[in-house]
Amino acid sequence: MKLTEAKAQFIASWGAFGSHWGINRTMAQIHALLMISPDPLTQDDIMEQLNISRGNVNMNIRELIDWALVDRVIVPGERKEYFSAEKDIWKVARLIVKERKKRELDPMLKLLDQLREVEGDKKDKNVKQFTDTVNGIKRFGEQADKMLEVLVKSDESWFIGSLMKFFK
Amino acid sequence: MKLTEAKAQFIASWGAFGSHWGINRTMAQIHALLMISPDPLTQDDIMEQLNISRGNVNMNIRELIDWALVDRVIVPGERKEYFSAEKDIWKVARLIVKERKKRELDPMLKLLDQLREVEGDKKDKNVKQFTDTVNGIKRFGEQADKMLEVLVKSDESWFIGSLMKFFK
DNA sequence: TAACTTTTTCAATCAATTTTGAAATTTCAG
DNA sequence: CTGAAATTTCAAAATTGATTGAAAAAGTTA
Repeated sequence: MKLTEAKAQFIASWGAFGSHWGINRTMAQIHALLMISPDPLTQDDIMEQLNISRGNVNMNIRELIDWALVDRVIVPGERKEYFSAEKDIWKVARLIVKERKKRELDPMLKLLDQLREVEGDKKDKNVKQFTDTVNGIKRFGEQADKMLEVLVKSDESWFIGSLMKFFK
Repeated sequence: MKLTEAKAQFIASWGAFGSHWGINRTMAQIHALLMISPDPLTQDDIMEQLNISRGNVNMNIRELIDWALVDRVIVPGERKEYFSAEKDIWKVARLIVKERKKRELDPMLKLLDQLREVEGDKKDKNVKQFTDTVNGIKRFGEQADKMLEVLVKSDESWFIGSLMKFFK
């Protein structure tokens, strides 16, 4: 397979993959393009290579910078801004987990806490099933939260090393 | 908080939460409703409680059954079909991981395998960055795959127990 | 400061996904 | 069988989310 074709495939799949994981298609494609580019790119490079508009590139680049997946790079003597992606996939995973935990898991756990205090007769099976379900999810969520926290804070070698042993 | 209000909030949030996790909003809401219902419900019950059309309920219920998150229940002496959700949240998590691993991770790993064999000069920095990136993601994906496999196969007590110890 | 380049914004448009609802099909009791 | 009840299908409509592009703002140089 030729590099050009391989690149196109990689970018397309990373985009599709990302869109299942809470990252929008274009944002993931830009990230993919930057991950396989040895040098930083400008907005115009990205527009051209992905065939998307300037506004689109700009918004999604900003979002990627928010997630800390992409950095602005200053190239001395150049007027334009350049961008480069975090290429260490473990770091990428940690950044994504960190961001999604903050945006989704934490608010959900907070809500579940409130919902546990529903008023009503404990003997009513509707109340019972509701609180049982909410409590179950809360406990599960707390476990997940703890694990993810460790993952986010870990460095690869330690994490992989320990886990490899753990899972035999 | 009243039960009615709490239910509405739970269903709405579970729907929003699910939509970030590859499960469509309505599908997640139906699942939420069934999780907090002590008894199985009919399509009409679901239509009424969530204010959605018959066709919508039907399609999403079928999808939930595909995922094994919901079962058809036969109520003796009743013509209508009843549905009930898996309520053990650990089992729910395992079913979701299993399905998404099959649908997303496995195909991605297969693609990455192909992309590793891109032809071209290893000295070309474009080729080098491409293969380095693809290889990195492949190795990471393989690790993730192994872990998830263990998770999918595990039973809760063992998994939680071991992990609790592991993460102190 | 003025002239020019680059970045950002956002209303309008476009695309993709979801939802509806009525018709077709299936199921089943009598 | 028959006919009413229940389920399924799917084209069209509605909704939601993504993208464009031109205008405004910000930044740079001389």
